[in-house]
Amino acid sequence: MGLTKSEIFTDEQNEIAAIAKVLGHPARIAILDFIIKLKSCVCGDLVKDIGLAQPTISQHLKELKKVGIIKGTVEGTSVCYCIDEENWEQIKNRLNKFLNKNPTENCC
Amino acid sequence: MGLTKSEIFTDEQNEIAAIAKVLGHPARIAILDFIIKLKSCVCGDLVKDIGLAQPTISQHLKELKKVGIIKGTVEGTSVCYCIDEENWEQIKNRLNKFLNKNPTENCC
DNA sequence: TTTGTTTATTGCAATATTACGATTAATAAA
DNA sequence: TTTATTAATCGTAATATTGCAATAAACAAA
Repeated sequence: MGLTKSEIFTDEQNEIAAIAKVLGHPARIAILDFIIKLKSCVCGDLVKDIGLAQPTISQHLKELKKVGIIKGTVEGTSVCYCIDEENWEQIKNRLNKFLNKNPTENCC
Repeated sequence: MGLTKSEIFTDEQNEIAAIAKVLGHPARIAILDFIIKLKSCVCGDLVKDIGLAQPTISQHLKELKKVGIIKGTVEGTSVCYCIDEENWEQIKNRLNKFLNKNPTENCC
């Protein structure tokens, strides 16, 4: 049915999955790589750097913004995107909390 | 077109996205939570614990296995699933390497 | 062998995602 | 105001994902 049954999972499970889902596309990883590498925000250079059409990049930026990883500031006709440091820190903590839930023993 | 253009991204970007994508569904997070919590492997108890049909759970297990997070051992008629410690460690390192790529400054 | 138990696979319907052309919106510059 | 530039939105086609009923496969036990 293509419809995830979110209601049967905990909030935490849904939230972690939502974050991971957004990171689950190479274009969005590439966008983050680019923004982080330049240590400053980037506008439409992403379109040139990554080989995807402008509407596609814009769509990916929207998803990254939706979960709070990045934020955009309008500067004239262009928009400056950069990591939303505060949220990004929280998101990383959340992910790390999950990643560190290690089993101490294993049976197989 | 629904088709990700993997060829325009680096191997690392594709790999990180592939891992994140698998973690991008609450059912798979719930499965991992369950397996980790019991500190041992689990067989079909997942179907009872999580409210999804057996074929659906089986499908999610398959995906987790595909990226190497878990492994399954046949035990009679049932299958014992548990974290593939070695791979899981590598996957976590890969994710952490990405998560730690922080910008030192920000412009907006 | 037959029966029961457990898991995997197949097939399918419903929905989601990805990508992009065309267009719109917003602003800057002439 | 007109024109150029940049980014967002709309609409749509192609493909992927999710979920499950039905079935098959694999094995244990009777």
